[in-house]
Amino acid sequence: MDESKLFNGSDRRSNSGRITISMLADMLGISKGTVSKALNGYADVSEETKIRVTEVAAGLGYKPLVHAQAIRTGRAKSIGLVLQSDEYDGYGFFLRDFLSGISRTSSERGWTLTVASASSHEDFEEVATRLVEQRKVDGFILPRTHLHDQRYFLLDRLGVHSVLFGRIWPGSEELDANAAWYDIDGEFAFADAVLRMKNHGHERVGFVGSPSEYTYAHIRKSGYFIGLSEAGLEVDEQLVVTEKRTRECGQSATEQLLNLSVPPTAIVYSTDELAMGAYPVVARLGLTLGKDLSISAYDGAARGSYMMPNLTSYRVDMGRAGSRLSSLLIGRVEGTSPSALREIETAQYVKGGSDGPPVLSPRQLAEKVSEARHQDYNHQDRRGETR
Amino acid sequence: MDESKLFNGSDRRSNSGRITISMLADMLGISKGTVSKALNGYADVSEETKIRVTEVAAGLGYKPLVHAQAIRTGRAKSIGLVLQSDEYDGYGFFLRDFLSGISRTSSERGWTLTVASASSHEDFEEVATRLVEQRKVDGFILPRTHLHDQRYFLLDRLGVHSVLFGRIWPGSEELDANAAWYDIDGEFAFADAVLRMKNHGHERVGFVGSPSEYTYAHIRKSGYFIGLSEAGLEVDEQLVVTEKRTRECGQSATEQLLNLSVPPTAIVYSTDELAMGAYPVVARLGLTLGKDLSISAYDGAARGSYMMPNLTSYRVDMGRAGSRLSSLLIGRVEGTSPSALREIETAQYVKGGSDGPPVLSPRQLAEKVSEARHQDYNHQDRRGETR
DNA sequence: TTTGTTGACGAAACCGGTTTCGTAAATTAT
DNA sequence: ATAATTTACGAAACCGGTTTCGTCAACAAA
Repeated sequence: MDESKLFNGSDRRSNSGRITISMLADMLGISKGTVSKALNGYADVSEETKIRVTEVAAGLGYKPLVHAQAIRTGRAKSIGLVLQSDEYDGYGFFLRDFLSGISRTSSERGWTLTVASASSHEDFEEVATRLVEQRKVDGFILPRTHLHDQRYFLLDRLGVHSVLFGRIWPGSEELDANAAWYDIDGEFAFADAVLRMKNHGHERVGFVGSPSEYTYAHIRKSGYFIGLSEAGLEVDEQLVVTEKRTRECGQSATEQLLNLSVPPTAIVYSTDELAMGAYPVVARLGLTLGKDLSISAYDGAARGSYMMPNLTSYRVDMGRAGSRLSSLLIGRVEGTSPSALREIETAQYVKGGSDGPPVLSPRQLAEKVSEARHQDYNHQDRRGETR
Repeated sequence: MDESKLFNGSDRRSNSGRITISMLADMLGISKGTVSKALNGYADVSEETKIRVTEVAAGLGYKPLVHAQAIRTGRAKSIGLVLQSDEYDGYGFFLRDFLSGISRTSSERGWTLTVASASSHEDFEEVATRLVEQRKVDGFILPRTHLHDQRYFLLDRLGVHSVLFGRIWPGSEELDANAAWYDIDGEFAFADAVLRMKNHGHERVGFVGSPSEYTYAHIRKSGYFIGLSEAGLEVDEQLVVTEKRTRECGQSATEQLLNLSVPPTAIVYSTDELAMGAYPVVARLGLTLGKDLSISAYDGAARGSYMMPNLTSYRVDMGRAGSRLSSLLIGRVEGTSPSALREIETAQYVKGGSDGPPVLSPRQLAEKVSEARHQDYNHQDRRGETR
């Protein structure tokens, strides 16, 4: 009514310019309780007032103070992420993308990303407990799902939600029923990888896998077997090496496979990191990737982009993953049923030069390898690079 | 007095077990105002009560709710870190260490780390403003100081503190007087690097530098010149290439230097990333690192550990850096004068195999290079590896 | 003894919101 | 027309803390 009220609404002391709900109420000439209700969509506010309040609030750029709300609602509107420094750093260069993805979408919804760090599982428990008890966080994103992920249960006991990066492995009814997760379809990707090798003409395709504590290791391995069967190739346990983690592991696994009496002419690696171990081995043996030996991997090419030749891989968009995970978690906190909070996306195939039709049969490859092994030095011809 | 009070102190509704200051006050039989004052060290509380309150609080595990305090004090006890996704990712694998360092020390002091992300400088402004206006953050850690860092001034206008990772470059009086920072002594490291090359016997030492927008680029370059003068080597502008950022840049810079009529027999790179560009160049030219050409760099060896030979570098402890930066920022927020909040530490020299006494004179090197260039292919001998 | 001072605490306001509850007016049912 | 519901809002309590202010007792000074 009284227009003048709009411009001297409050006689409070300087609040560093911020406009509070009381000021807003004064200006609108209604009580702050009603303003709050209007803004939060309560039923006992008329449509008309709701609109008026919303408009004026927007016009003045009013934003409620989250921690002031939190004290009553118990919601800090914050996503927790605990980096575990005892685990092998599987993210590497992608961590920034992942974090960006999380903070982007969460900030769009008015949420924040709180990052903590733990040095062991016990430490995780301590850190998470502290964050929850201090109400600093409403839920956690749990990167890299384990086979029986203790973190989920711990957080559940603490009464806080979580969402897993990496689907759960069927078996635990509780997780089956209650866990929310996001995953990239590793199974499909690995089946696809094997099929592509088969289409190149490879008959023996090896697999180097990750430690079985992670669900993704099982999923990728399972995809490998599916691929074999779809390709009509027979399973040979000799061709499967698992429990590998680092580049160095990838190196020894590659050597192991190439030393077989009938080696694979193609190898599919569970991670780019593992596949990077193949490069020095191949170089030392005087083999050419994409010809004598074909390899492909999984994670995203960026990290291997400087390798010669480029590694064929299935790119995972970590930004997207972070973004979706936050969405799911926020949904979970806001009450959506967990069964509706499960997403799978496919990884993007990125062709590099590390695979192609085989130029040698397995036996010929074996011969070439043992020949190189019996020399004290390698003689290596490089063709003119196609700069 | 009344012991029984200690065990039924409150008739409040279940607060999910958390003990509040009112409960504490009830149990102690004093007012909650006094409890608060006791805990916060006010003068008008007797020493005796202070002790009693502190003990009981500790015994019951009482921790104030930070956001409940924040609403009155305006302190969220949170450190802000904005990841800029438009900038080249100079952290890579070290980001996790950096974040861990920050979150570790800040959590020891009851603080939290809030991570956000921006895609441009304008976006940084928006993101930071939002965080400040919503009082989600009391200050920022600003990674990689620019020459005239706009971020500092922006945050200053917003009335929020910041601490720079990377010392400021003398010139702006305001920054000189008011900025707090942490830095690693790149000047010393680069002078040292040049001296080591000289001690190997090198007479021509090149330098490949980072984009001059960053202060560290100037500092490292300056260290290079100091090293030259301490080593008694003359400055040759031809040996200095700057404004380089990525591995590919390092590659072209290396080629440029090796193509000089009198090339350097040693090159010092501003970053490991740049130095990695030397490997393919050297391989293509049939040169051996540590013999035909010596190189060293700066950042930390982990990232280059799989290179052959290992890269000699100056390791920066990013965990330590994050830790110190949080300490400085918290100090700043709590009122310490900025001039007392400046720290420099030295980087740790890590010897790899990429440098050593020269086997060729500059002229001989030039000859070898041009020879290799005029062949359409390279013939490369590898000695038996010392596995 | 009277009058300041000081020390130590409680009451109550406050921070910026949310939520319960009561109630007058408007609407609907009887 | 009256009674019973709704509708729409205000008052006030509340969340968990901090901080101001008033006051009473003990002590020192006059």
